[in-house]
Amino acid sequence: MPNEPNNKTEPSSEQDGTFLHTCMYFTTNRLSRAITRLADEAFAMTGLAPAYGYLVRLVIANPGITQKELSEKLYITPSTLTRFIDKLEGKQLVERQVQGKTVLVYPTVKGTAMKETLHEASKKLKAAYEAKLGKELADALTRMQESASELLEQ
Amino acid sequence: MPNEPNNKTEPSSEQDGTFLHTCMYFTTNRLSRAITRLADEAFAMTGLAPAYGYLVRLVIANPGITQKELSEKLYITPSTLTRFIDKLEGKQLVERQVQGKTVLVYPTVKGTAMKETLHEASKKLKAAYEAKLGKELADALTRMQESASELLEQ
DNA sequence: GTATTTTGTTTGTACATACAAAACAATAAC
DNA sequence: GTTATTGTTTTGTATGTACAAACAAAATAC
Repeated sequence: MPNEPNNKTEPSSEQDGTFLHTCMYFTTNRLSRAITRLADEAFAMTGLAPAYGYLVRLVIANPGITQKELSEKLYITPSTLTRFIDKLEGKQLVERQVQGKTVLVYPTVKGTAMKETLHEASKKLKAAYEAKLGKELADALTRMQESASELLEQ
Repeated sequence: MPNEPNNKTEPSSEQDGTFLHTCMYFTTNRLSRAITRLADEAFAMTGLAPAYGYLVRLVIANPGITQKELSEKLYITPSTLTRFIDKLEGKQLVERQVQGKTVLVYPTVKGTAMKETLHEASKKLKAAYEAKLGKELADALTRMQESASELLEQ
């Protein structure tokens, strides 16, 4: 039976955890933790977590955008978005305007004032990971992840 | 000034959120949410979340492994691992044996009995994402994520 | 051989995130 | 016009995850 591991001196895939490294669920989440660390650093100057930063950018560029649209663009659930907007409203960076059954989100003056800073933090983040990965790998990986997300979300 | 967008009819990258799709932080987390959904489904039959399933597999293959080693193999922080082991101990799938300042983790009989089921859930997960992505994309992506993680963790 | 530093684990706290159910508003059916 | 249906948001609850601080044991320095 050639499938049986019979050499006790070399560790099996189970022992050394090799099986983890060929599992996309595992590698994706590992990478997610790593890049989130980097992103948190890059966005520290804004006083916002990266996810909030991108949300504010979307609101600045689309004043009056609905929560539904925001959750679609960000690929997060509506309930998560509600909490995000709650927090940003608390920081007076955006404000809600109820319009029937939908909610329109507008940037405040204070929110709009962050536009440049947010842009810079994003550039800083990109520079940081490109410095470590190289532009080629970073771009290829980003594009592949985009395609894979589309396919998995079906 | 050719950089100024002067055509109001076509939306800018800021408006449509294109800038998100070229940011690795964003695409990684989007993919993470998508594949986590898939993994939760595949592991439903085990009664465990995928992360716990992999942890139990490591413990079964390495009885007496320390928490430190586990957290290194899984790339999660020690504090997170403590909570994971707490929960698995509660379910009587693993048990701790304190050895000085380190903690050795052993599978219980009940834990060992899950070996096959866990293996099958992992295979089911892989089959699920390969069905949607194709084996080529899945493998290429997994390998790239692995390399990128290594580079970012420096 | 005590004092200091290092290492491994746990606890407190906080946050992103999801799902399910509820609340609410608008529209359609009759 | 009331009732049923549909669409959007919010709330309750749960989970994974981290960081910082606390703690305990071991190792090292003197």
